[in-house]
Amino acid sequence: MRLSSLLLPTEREPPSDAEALSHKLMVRAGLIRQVGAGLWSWMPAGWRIHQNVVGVIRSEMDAIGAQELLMPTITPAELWKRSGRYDSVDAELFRFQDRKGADMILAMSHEETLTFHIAHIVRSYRQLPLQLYHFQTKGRDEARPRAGLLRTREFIMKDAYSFDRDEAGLDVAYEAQRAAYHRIFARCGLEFYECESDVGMMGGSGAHEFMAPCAAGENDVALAPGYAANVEVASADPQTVPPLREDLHGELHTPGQSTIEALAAGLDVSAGNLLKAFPIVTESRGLTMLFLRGDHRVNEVKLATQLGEPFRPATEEELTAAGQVPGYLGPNPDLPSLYDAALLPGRYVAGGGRPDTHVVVSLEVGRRIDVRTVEAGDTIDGTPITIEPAIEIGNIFKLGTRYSEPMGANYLDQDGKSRPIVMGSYGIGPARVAAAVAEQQGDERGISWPRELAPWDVELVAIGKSGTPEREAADRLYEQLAASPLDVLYDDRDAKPGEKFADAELLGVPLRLTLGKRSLDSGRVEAQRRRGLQDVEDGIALSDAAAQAEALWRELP
RNA sequence: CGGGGCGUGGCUCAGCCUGGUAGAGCACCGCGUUUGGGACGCGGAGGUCGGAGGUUCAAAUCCUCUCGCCCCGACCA
Repeated sequence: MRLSSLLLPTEREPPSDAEALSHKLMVRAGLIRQVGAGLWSWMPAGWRIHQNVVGVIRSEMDAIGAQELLMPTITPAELWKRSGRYDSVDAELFRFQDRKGADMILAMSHEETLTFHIAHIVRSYRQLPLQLYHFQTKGRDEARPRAGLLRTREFIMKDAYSFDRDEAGLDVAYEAQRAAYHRIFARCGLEFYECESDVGMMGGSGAHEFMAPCAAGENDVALAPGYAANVEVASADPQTVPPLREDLHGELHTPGQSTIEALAAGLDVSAGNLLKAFPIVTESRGLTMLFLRGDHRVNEVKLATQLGEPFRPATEEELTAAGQVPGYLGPNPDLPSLYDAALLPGRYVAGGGRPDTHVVVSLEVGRRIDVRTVEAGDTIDGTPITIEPAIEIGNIFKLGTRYSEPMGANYLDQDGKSRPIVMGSYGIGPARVAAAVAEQQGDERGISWPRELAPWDVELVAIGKSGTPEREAADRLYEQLAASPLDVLYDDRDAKPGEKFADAELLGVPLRLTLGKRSLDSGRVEAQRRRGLQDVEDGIALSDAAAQAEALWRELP
């Protein structure tokens, strides 16, 4: 490809509204252009990268026996009404009506559609197991699109679905996908973590997210050797606090000290010596008191999981009606109480149930639930954890019979008995993969694509204007490279060398060859690896440049 | 949905407070000189100042409404 005829709209400056590195660089490199909030077009070079990610995923999906198909984005709402998601998903679902007034949606994933087909097609255990996948545009009316490609309202997703006779079959499919994901992200040159993730209110017996650490990531991941978990579900041992001052006993007069900060300061104790009350209301339990160590925060995802039902914070009115005093809440025999696992037996200051009063209480050993948010410095097996921002690039999820039951996807087993198919689902966003690479491999000059994803294998930069011997030599070298197994981009523009180098570094093709008068005179071609802007000493011989470039390329990341 | 910010030529921005009929740099077109890290000279093209309404002799500038985009938070099958 000759750069002079390529639509590669590079920019010297990033768009004024860009903050994330990948957003700035991908726009500057001419890979993507914005259409609207969370809506992006791929320019030709960018689309080649996207297609390369797709190619990596496709090859690994095919390698584990998954079969590619294609289902439509526009979906009759009827299917989603059957699964219950038409009502449960709410505002994030794009909804519209066709000309006949029938309710339609833009699918945000395809569990319903594929399960609907499988329900019609699969009758017997002999037809199972199956794994199917597609690449398709997904619509999600995100409340807040952000950071270029990291959170968009329309994006292509690879989603795969497994269909098995039983849980044991699901485990096999899940493991195959899990292993394929490791190969995919490794081939894409990403640093990533497989993290335990929330299985949500849908139940399901397991879920993992694949997280690529980067500054613009919108999830937090807790990390320790051998451990990686989304902070939403992470568990760790709390940092210790010194015991409560010996001289504090019984009732304490604490006027106006209705917050943890004020109370800790007023009593001159650590926030960890306090008992923090978090009153909640749930459907089945009503008003319930949850207690945590004063310096800890509730993790709402973990709490909902522990409760097994949704909850909301209690209102002041509800507390008052129950005879409680907001700001001075403490253990109370009249209300059901829950205690966080970080509350070791010992003495704590708790609300006294009356205004301006706290009491010292002794917590005994008792039932605990783990519902607090972990913090950097907490430990796992004695090792402190760190918390890093990361972007979710893929997930795998054991669905069980969540969709097969409502969609009527059953099969007859060997005994002629009807059973629901056991399912899993497995998603990857290629655009996020590309953006995560840009985040991790971007520098102030541009992006450094790994071989597997790069839009071209090698970029040839010609120095010197057309008609000169060095340009004619570059033209000939381009022809040789074009005939080689390498995909070559030829910067044949009549531009200053500095502009060509700057554009090459922005675009991030892994190997750059430079041919000008200087190199022509010495019979060499300069070669530079984009990763680390590392020059190949003395370049390569012009007479054998195509073969040597290929050899160099094979050793690149 | 709450809070904050921004819409002026393709891009990045100034001008707005204090109203007087639109500017810079880069990019673009022509000619010439240049050619190993984003050149220079001369000439040129390009903007209903997001939109609507209002105030005024006069609105990019003041007022009202509205649309769009970004950031923080909430939300995120």
